[in-house]
Amino acid sequence: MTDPTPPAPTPLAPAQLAAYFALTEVSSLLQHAVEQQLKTDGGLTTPQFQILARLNSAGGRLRMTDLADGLVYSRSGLTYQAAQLEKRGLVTRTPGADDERSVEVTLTPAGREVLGDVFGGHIEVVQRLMMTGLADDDIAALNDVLGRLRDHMRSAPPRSAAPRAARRR
Amino acid sequence: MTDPTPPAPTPLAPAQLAAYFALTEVSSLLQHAVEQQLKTDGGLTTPQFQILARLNSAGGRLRMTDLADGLVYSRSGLTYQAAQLEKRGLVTRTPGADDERSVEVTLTPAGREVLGDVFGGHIEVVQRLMMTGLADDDIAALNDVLGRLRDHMRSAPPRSAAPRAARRR
DNA sequence: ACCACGTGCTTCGAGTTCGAAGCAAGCCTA
DNA sequence: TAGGCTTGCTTCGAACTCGAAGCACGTGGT
Repeated sequence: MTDPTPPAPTPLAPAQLAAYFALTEVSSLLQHAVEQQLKTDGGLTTPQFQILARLNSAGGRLRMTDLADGLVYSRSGLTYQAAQLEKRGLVTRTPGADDERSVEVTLTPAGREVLGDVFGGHIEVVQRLMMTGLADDDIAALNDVLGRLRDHMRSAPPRSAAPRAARRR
Repeated sequence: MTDPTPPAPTPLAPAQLAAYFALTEVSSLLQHAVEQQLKTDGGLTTPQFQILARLNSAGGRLRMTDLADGLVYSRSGLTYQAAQLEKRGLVTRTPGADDERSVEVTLTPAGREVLGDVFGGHIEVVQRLMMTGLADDDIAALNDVLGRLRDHMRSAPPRSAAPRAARRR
């Protein structure tokens, strides 16, 4: 079972490593700060905020399945968080009208209000933590590079891209 | 005690928002890919890998406190993960030589080995997902902007600018 | 109409996370 | 040397996460 091709050298220049680490640290600091803000301003966790925000931009009502799309969450986690939000009265869960199996999650007025309370602080945190450290040029540079990088990553094959699975015959 | 200054409008220009979202998405894609790789190549979680990597680059031994610096992790979480790593024999924990309160975490040969197994794949993932999408200029730009941003964030006051509690002397 | 399969969501158990409280060793001041 | 404060780490309880298994409704083939 010795693999004939050694595990690929891939040097990664120091500058590349530094860029990678800087990216990692910056985003984790930012994420942490945002999490903090959500909690103190609205008693929300990140997933809860995401659920509310997604509901809001979808007009206030979505089925669980549709809610799950675009959220980076497991199904069971979504169920759990939806239950939490329902307990707090920020959403309601009702059986789907057309399909008895499905559950429709609806944003309540209270939910909208909390979301409103939180949004301002959210922006403020990003502003203070990120934007005050950057000039307009920097923002432009980030948009340019990260924008391209995002597109690149989205289209990248997921690791062992099974390049030979369908070649037989 | 009503605060006389309203919560500052701070609009966040579209370009700023775009930069924020791009940063968020890029790092979350990268993080996800790396997490996957760590798990399949070495059975490590991200925090565990961070601990091992940090130990390694510090010569193989660090006190818990020093280990905590630079890790975006709670103290108790660090204790927990250190215990996990010790169970697997990848590190040892011994009372500090000079200070009885402290605990020195030491990378074992087995730990180094696992780290070695994982590092190649780790670099490979970063290389493939991130670096192939960027020119040298881009790397330089990222280093410049993100480097400054990191420094800025590190020194930013934690929201309700509480002026340092512990002042020597 | 039947019945096997698919779909939508929830429940369950195990593992991980955090903050607060706890404990023990060092440090300061008198 | 005593007293109280600080520091370094762990323990504890509660909350959150995931994947697997479970339940109930829907759908399609016969």
